[in-house]
Amino acid sequence: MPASIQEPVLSRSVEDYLKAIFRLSNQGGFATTSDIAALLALAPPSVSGMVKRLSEMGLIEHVPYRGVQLTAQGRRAALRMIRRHRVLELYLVRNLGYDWDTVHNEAERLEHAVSDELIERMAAALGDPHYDPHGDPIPTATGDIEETELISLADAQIGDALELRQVVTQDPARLRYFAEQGLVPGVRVVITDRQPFNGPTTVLLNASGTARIVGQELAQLLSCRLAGREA
Amino acid sequence: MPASIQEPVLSRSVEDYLKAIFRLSNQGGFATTSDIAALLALAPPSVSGMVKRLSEMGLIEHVPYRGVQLTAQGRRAALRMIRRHRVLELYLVRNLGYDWDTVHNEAERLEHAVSDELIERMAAALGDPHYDPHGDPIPTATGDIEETELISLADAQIGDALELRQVVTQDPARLRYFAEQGLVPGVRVVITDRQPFNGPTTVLLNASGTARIVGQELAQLLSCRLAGREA
DNA sequence: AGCTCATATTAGCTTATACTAACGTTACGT
DNA sequence: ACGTAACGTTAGTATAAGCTAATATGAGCT
Repeated sequence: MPASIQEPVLSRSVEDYLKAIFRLSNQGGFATTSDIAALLALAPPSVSGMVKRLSEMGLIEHVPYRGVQLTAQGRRAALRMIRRHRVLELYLVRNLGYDWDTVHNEAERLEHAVSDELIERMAAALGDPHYDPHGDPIPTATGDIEETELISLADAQIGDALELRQVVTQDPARLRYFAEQGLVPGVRVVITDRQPFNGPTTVLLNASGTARIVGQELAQLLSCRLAGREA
Repeated sequence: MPASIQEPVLSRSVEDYLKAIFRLSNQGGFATTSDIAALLALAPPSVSGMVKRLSEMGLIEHVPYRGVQLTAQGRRAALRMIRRHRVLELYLVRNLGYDWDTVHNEAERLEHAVSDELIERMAAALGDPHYDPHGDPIPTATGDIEETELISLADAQIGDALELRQVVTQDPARLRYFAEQGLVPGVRVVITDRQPFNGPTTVLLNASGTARIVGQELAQLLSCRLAGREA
């Protein structure tokens, strides 16, 4: 039996930093000190201090005055946290009656406390799911994550046929509104109209045939797979 | 609507101290510094320091060189943690396939991270249970806890009819052994024999009519309700 | 090219919680 | 009744992680 590599135990703070850096440097770029500080609601000097520690721990690469990137080890740790968060969210919604707009905070605290075993038990109880309630892909236990080409509803064109895949906000009010409008992951729509100057987009829900008018701000939060585009 | 009293948020350490003090001073006595230190695996000076802080926070009364007792507020906080722990244990065993011998550590970490809402959702999903998997009573959300007169199997007499109520250990090996022997909460037994000089106790399982021989050390871990005593 | 402003870092402080070593206190046994 | 062993507390230190104030760096505009 190969001794499974025992990653060191990380503090709650460290885990939060790694998640933030993952999000900010997702497209291969650098996460800057001030972006991390803004995302975690911390003062920039606090981030500089932690960056030094994370760097010494081998979890990130730091280019002074440029920013940071995750090492392979840091990326593994970040994806582990994201898996935990998303499995927890789905479990709480499916099995304990949470709403998709209130589940984020609970998962945010639990993700630091649960064991790997509990996460795998929850995942098994859910039938090894691939997406969380907001449509975000759940990394596998081995640290692989699906990367799909998605465009926001705001960037799609009139005539595009789309499958709504991810709702990119944690704001409860906005999430509740989307749910009321039937704009949830999995739904298929066609864009029938858009007003000029960043005006609202009109979509037709394929299932019900009803129309929805979505303002620019909200349309940017809806990530979609392009299923067909008019010639 | 009466503004529900907002208890201050307590740190993980503080929560652990309060639980320990509750356990050690349960019968109305004082919890001593060294007992707390032993239970939490800390050095005694660390406990002295925390005792000062807890005392300033109004969670305990400290009599120097004597020990400490919980205040009403401290007792509320301790019972809240115990409720969390026991609801979690039962939920993990019933709904996520944990065994009663492995569930303690998971609950120990989760109890600090879950919200009151999650605990109440779990409790509701379990049908508002009164006992955890080891038979320990679960405090109510309002902080009441059942107190039953129990005697250990080691203290009962030949001829006593008993209902096994609590298994007072967290040791996985002992718990597994008890489960194998069918010595779990709810089981009814009669003591048929006991060897002298703290020797083993022989009990008859009412349900199956089979006998079990229980050594002194293990018999002390089985808390029972006396259901009948021979004249 | 140089200046300026946004951004990053360093310096120095704070709090919580642990530790070891040194010092007090209590209580029991002779 | 007193001395000693066991127990408790104080003193001083360490680490993690935050903060503000001061300083350094780099990038874009003129």
